[in-house]
This record gives sequence, C-alpha cells and structure tokens, in this order.
Amino acid sequence: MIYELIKKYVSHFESKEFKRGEIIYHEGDQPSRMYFVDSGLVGLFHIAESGKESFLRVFSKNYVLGHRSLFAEEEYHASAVALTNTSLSYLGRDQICDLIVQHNELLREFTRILARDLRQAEIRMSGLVDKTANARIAEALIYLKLKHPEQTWTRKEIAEFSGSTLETVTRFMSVLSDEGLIEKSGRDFLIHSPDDLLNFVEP
Amino acid sequence: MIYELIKKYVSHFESKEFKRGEIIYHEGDQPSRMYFVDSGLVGLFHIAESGKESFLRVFSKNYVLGHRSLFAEEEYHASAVALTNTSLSYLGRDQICDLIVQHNELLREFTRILARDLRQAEIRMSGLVDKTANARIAEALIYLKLKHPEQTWTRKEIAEFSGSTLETVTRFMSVLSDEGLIEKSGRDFLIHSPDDLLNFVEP
DNA sequence: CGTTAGTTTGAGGCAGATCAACTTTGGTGG
DNA sequence: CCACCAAAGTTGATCTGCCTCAAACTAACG
Repeated sequence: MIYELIKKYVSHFESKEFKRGEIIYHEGDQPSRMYFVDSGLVGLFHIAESGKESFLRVFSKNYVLGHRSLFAEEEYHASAVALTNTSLSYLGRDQICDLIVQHNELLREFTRILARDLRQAEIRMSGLVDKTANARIAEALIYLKLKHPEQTWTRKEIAEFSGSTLETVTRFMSVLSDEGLIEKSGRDFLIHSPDDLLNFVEP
Repeated sequence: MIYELIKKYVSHFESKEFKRGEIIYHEGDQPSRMYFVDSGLVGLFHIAESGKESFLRVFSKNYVLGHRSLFAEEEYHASAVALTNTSLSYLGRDQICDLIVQHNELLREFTRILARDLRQAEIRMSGLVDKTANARIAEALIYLKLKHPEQTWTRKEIAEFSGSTLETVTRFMSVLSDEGLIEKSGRDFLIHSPDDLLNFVEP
C-alpha cells in the first residue's frame, strides 16, 4: 500500500539482495535509509540485556522497514534480519524527507502504519502479563503461519514472537499435534482450524 | 511541544474538567476528538480478557491523547482516566484533519511522537520477557516518580505499569525501604538515588 | 472518627523457565 | 545419490519466581 503510493512519485530505486540470516541493519545504528520489501521476508529482533531476543515484527512483500527510527530521529532499537532470501529496494533519508514534505498523503499513510503498530505492540504487552504461555503460542502460530504459510518457522522464532521459550513451544506443539489441532510435517506444520486452536487454549 | 505548535494555528479550544478517577474515553469507543492536557495527569489503561489491567502510558501537561486511534482510524484500544483533577482542551476530528493536511510540520510532529511511543512499547515488551518483576518495578518507580514527583502513585498503578501485581510491588518496596533505597511516607515514597536503585536490582 | 480505599504480610502452589541428554531433519559436498 | 553433520527439535527432570488467596492493618478524607 505505502510502497504503491511511493512508486507513484519515485521511478528509480536502489536495491539489494539478502540471503537467509543476513542482517539488513543493526540495533544501535543510525538510520540512513528506508527499505521496501520486493520479495522475501524480514524479521525485526530486539536483543535484551540478558541476551534474550524478542521477535517484534514481520515484514513481507510491499511492507516498509526502517521507518520508525527515521521518523523518531533515533537509532534503530532492533535489528532487521532476512528470514528467507529477500530482495529490498531502498531510498535515502533525504529523499524520503523531500517526499513526505511534498506529499502530505504519503506522510499520513506512514502515520497510520505507526499508529496501528503501536496498538499491536501495546496489546501484545498486555497479553504477556495476562495470558498463559500456551495461549500466546497459539496466537503466534496463527499469526505467523496464516499470514505466511510458505514460511517454515522455527520453534525459536515462534518462542521469541510469543515471549516464551523454545522448549515450551515444542512441548505445546506436541500436545496440539496429539489433539489433532495441528499437523506436523518435518520441521513445518499446518493449522487445521484457527478457531479450534484458540478454543482449545481459551475455553 | 505539539500543543505549542497547534496553538499557533488554533485560537479557540473547547475544554473540560475531569475529577480523579473520571473516564475521559472508553476502550472500544470511536474517537471523535483529540485532547490536550492543560493541567493534571491522565493514564491510559487497557483491560485484558481476564480483567487484568495494563497501565500503558501517562500524559501530563502539554501532552496529546486520543491521537493514536484518530490516526490509525481505529476505535480506542484503551481507556483514558484522569489520575488527578485534570483540565483538558480538545479539538474535533475534522478540525484536526484540516490542520494536519494544511500544516505538514504538525503531522510530522505527530508521526515522531508515535514512532517514539512505538519504540518504548516494544522495549517494554522485551523487558516483560527478559527482566525479573523486581527489575521492572524498579524501573517503573523511577519512570513514574521522577517524571511526576507530585503524584502519589498507588501500588496498583505501579504494578499495572510494570506488569506485576500489587502484592509483589508492596513486598519489593518494603525491601527497598529497609535497604534505604527509597523512603516511604504514608502512601507516598521518595527515591534517594535512581542509580543506586537500578544497581540494587541489576548487579 | 467512621468508613473506605489502599497497604502490608504470610503461606502455598504451580506455570513455565532452565539444564541436560538424546533424536531427527535436511542441506551439502564427496 | 548417499553419507555426513550441523542445526533444529524432542523429552524428561528439576527448581523457583512470583502469582494467588487470605486476613489484618492503616492512611486519609469527609
């Protein structure tokens, strides 16, 4: 959506390829660009003091990344990592600045994205206090797998997204598999019915 | 800051008084206004399914509230409550819309606020997984009391801000008092040295 | 002063983190 | 194409932080 809007005003983009696992930008760095996903999948991760990682956001085709830091005029608070082979286009900070000053509607779209992400972050925060680990894992499974069915998510990624641990995710997925609520195949899995899954965890 | 900017373009505001405990807007409502704090203190609370509340944000003099929902074009995801007797000015949605379309710099300021709040929410999220309850309580004490020394925060508010419970907050504050790191006086308290406090909890 | 909202302290229990050892998967290079 | 091996997943056992429930106390306001 935002990427479509931007393409209306910009004809040429620099672009770059990343392989699975490659880092797009590092937590702590000063932002100099805004990235757009042409293909592939990107994850945003924050590493806490203890070394524990949190999986904050996922970016897929046509999403933007790096915008938060640019608009906040802060360094990156998290690292962006390619989750698959990924192709990104990007624009420099100055070019973005010109664009948003000249095209108010573009800036409004960025503002909407940030406002929605803020809601999501605060709701997840509340879920971390309120819900059991299994409930959060169930939601993570649904969110990650339904939005990105082609991706083979690792147990570690699911754990970091749900605010749990690898072992707890594994254990719970075994239960779900025994209950016939998901179907494991190799490292991947399939959700039969999201509703049944949620019902299982919140009766 | 944002309020100052807005005052440059708007001469007349409607305004309203709220007593401690009064609700300014309800979670789930459609946003129709944006509020500005003239005096007093406002808290933003989200109630999770189980009934557990999370204390998401604090708004004091010159801060805006209600902006997230307005920009996201979503209903409120949390309720705003007066923490003290509070005086708010407000503008209607249409008026805000006109303002931000006409004054790009104003919209940029809103975007910055949202971008910074998003960082904070995601860092707090990560802290909920990573840190002990006591570490989060220590941070909450510092954040709430240093930014708003005049406010007598309740144990419940501190608990909901730190993602803990009233009892755990009470217990930990008793320890801190015994250690001479805070000084209780009635229901209120005083922090001697924020650094010492943080050092006590993260050695 | 009486009343209510807020605070304190204790005892108990359990969800889920941690540590550890073993198995499986799937990519790679011979 | 198969053998190998590093990376990912599984499972068990243990341990503890802190939440929950309960009951008594105290501050503060009208």
